[in-house]
Amino acid sequence: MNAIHSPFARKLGAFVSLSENEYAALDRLHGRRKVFAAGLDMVHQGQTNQAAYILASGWVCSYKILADGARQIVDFQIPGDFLGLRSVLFRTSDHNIEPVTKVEASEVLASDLLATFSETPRLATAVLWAASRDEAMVVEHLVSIGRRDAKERTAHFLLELGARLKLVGLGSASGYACPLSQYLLADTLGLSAVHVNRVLRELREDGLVTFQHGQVEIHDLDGLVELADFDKTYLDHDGPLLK
Amino acid sequence: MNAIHSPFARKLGAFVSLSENEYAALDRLHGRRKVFAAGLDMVHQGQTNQAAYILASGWVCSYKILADGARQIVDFQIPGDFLGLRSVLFRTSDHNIEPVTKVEASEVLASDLLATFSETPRLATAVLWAASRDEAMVVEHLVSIGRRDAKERTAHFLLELGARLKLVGLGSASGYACPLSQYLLADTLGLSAVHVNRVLRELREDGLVTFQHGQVEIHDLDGLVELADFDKTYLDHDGPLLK
DNA sequence: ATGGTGGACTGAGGCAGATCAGTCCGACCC
DNA sequence: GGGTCGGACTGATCTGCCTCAGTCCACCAT
Repeated sequence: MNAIHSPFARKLGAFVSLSENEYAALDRLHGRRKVFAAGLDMVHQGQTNQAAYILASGWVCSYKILADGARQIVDFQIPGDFLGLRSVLFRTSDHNIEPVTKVEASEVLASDLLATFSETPRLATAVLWAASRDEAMVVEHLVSIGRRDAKERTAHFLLELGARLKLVGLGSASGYACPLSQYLLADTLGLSAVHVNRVLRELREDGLVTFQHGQVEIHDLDGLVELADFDKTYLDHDGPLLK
Repeated sequence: MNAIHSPFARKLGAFVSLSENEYAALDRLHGRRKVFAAGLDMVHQGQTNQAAYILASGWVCSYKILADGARQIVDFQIPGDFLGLRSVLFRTSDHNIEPVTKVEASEVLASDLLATFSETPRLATAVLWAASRDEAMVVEHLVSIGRRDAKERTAHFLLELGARLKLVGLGSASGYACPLSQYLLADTLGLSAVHVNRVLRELREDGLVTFQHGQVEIHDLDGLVELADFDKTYLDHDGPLLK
């Protein structure tokens, strides 16, 4: 295993020990590099025969829109994340994917993905693991919205983002750059933008975190962790499970 | 493909066309048949080296408990469902699994599962697909709790359950047997039990559904679908994607 | 300079759903 | 026949968060 592989390959390698051959197959998966402008959907609900993407830079969000226009953001993807897996496995996409910032991503064609699984089967297990980790995040998000109040929920979200960014080298325990508006936060947390604003002020006044000018600064990590009942084990892994 | 295979094998076969050899591998996966009494955890948060199960009969629920004792139910599993996949892929379980009724299930050992993936690799892709379908349900659940009000959310949940049960032959368009108490419903929907009771009464008074004495009767399917903005495509599949 | 736009921020008032504190009924157990 | 227990159900009150209706400021286009 050497350093020339993509962040995505490194992530999978953390779960399933990969051979040079398998690393090569992963790197071949990266198809045409595409650039997307912020705000223009990459994948649209109901669209068929969609490609998947591996994110190289920028942030995107996956969301659903209800008939009355309400939006629920399900997750954000950051560099190194795989996106649109479900749009490929089911033939039609059940959600929208929109860049939050300008984004660079490699396209992965459905046919290439399925061919890779049959040629290098351990990669199918590795992607299964990655998908399970994503599911664990969605589950934690569900628990937040269902049973944490607005303040706890916001704290939990900021902690989770921080932990994820740290794993890919884009942040530290004390803070990170975050391009999300309070409107995006609101649609993520199931709150109104007005209330998000008040909650962020409270967290600031409590000396826990500040989120201003696109920068999250964590001032009291322990306090936040306790408030949010945050347990980061669902984001971690303790070395390859499959040798 | 013949009729002797388990419901689980049939479910996977709907996505990936399986050979007799692959069906046989799936059937071998079913290990020791176990029986669990209602209310006694099958898998506990933080437990390691857990087995997974394939549900033969009965209902179970997966949930998380927060530090303050609040519970959020993430999903119910019904016969034919695979449960505890994440407990196996991560070595430690991030959630609890509890039988709602008396349950019969076949144990699947982590080592058998991983061995099956390497011997019959198409099954890894098939399980990946099943896991993605589960994720799609969790996502829909998240959207419900985040952006639907109590009545819409309850209606959506009852419709989803009905659609799932119908797929495994345990219900019809007009109703189904449902062993869930209003407390379980409350912890699923992110509501209080008191409010669930009132919402169920409203749905009854509107002539949409009744849920009484363990039986859900759907009186106005179209009305419910419209109220809940229910789109069942995320539960469906239109024949094998992988030939 | 001037107007337009998007995001952060605020106060006032309203409401959906929580909480508290019960009643009632059927199942099960001495 | 009384005791207990779990689940459905109810009324009264409280509150977290929403909605409405703004202001202010930075940035951009004309």
